[in-house]
Parts: sequence; structure tokens; C-alpha cells
Amino acid sequence: MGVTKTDLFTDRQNELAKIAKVFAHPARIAILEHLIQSNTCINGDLVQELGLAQATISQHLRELKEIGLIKGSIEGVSVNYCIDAIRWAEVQNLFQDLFSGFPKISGCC
Amino acid sequence: MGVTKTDLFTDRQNELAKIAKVFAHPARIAILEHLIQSNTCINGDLVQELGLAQATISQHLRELKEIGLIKGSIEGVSVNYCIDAIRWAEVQNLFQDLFSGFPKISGCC
DNA sequence: AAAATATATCGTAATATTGCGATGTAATAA
DNA sequence: TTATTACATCGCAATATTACGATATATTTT
Repeated sequence: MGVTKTDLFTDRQNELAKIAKVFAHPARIAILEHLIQSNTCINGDLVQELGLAQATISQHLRELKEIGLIKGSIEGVSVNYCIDAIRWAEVQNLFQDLFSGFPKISGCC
Repeated sequence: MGVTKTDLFTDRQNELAKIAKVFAHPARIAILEHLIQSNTCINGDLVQELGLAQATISQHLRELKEIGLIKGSIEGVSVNYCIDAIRWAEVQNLFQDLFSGFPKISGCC
């Protein structure tokens, strides 16, 4: 037990859940918000900004990168991370679709 | 270790993460989508619909209820669950605000 | 080449989540 | 009252997440 039964659900449901999981940590929300507001967005910045250890932030960045929300380009010794605009819009639409599904006709309550 | 350092983040960041966590499971997405589409939405329904045990579904329903996304009214022997429209819109706006924050001026990449 | 800087990965401890059988509870039916 | 029906909760095992020190890697500087 303890393992999610992904085979019971549609691909869309599994994907949406997987993406939501990336949003499901305040540090990753904070990283995204920092990337949105800042133009010079390197890991070192974030270690100063948030109070977490370098290893921890690097791990959060990897999760954001794995789901495609951010991308990093090597800039000399450091890495320049930023939001992937295409994927951002894609994910936005996924959530939008879920939210706009209700109310449909508002039948019961 | 292993415990999220909520004190490092803003209330909004923590709340958004907490809500995202509820969306971060395909069964809960499936439950929400079922509630959106159906008008007669009781737990028994869901046990048939999804392939999970009654105890498991009840637990997922509780998490959805705790964050306020759904509410249940006792209907004789069964419980009539449905989406809380007010909270739904509230949560939608929270995500909307995050998503629409980018692109701001689209400075770097 | 050696040192410094920035980030990634590994390993591990603490904690959280998932799933479900067993059992509890509360309303209706017999 | 006893049985039935529909959930809810408990307790536990399996697995996942979080955080971080230690260490690896890779680029620039000296």
C-alpha cells in the first residue's frame, strides 16, 4: 500500500494531479513567484531569498524543471532559471478547464 | 527533518500550497470531476465509479471537505456531497492570480 | 594547475501520504 | 428491537516527501 493507483484514473487526471503536486509546496510557490517578479533568476539568489539550504532549493528546482514549468540555462558559473512560457500557459489551461467546468448547469446545491 | 518549514513563507504561499496538495491526487480530481458532472453525488456512487475501497474514498472526501471545496448534507441514510460554489470560485481566483502574474513584462527569456 | 564559486546529486533521518480491513455510528426498514 | 444500509474513523503497512550535510561536478579565477 501507500502507492497511488494511477491505473484507475485517466491520463489527464493523473497529469493534473502530478502537476498539482509540484505546486503543493510553499517553497516551490515562492520560487515561482520569485522567478515571475525577477529577471535575474539564479539559484544563489533563492538561497538568500528563502531560508532553505542550497541542497533543498536545488531539489525543489529539479521538481519544477521535471514538470517543465521552469528551464535553466548555464550562465558561466551559475545557472539562469526562468519560467517556461509555453508550459506555463499549458498548465494554466489545464487548471482553467477544471475550474470552468463548474458550474455547469448548477443542478443541485 | 521531513517537515515543511511553513514559517519561511507567506500565508498566501502556504495556503496555495495546501490547496494544491488537495488537487495533487488523481482520485480527488476524479471525485471533483464527478461532482461537477453529476447532480446526485453520494459516496456510494463514487465507490462504484472509482475502483477504490469505501474507506479510501471517504478519506479523500474528508480532505476535499477540510479545504472547503466540497460540502456534504445528510440525506436520510446517505450523504449528498457537492461542490461549494463560493469556495470553488475563491480557489479558482487564487490559482488565476498566480498564473496571470506571468508574463509580467517578459524581461529575460 | 590549484583555488574558488555555483550548483547538482547522494544518503539518510524525520515526517506525511496512500490504501484498506476492521470497526464504529447513525438513520431507516423489517 | 433487530437488521440493514451508508458512511466515518481507527490502526497499520507500504511508500513518498522534505530537509540537509557531505560530496561530486563543472566553470571561472588566480
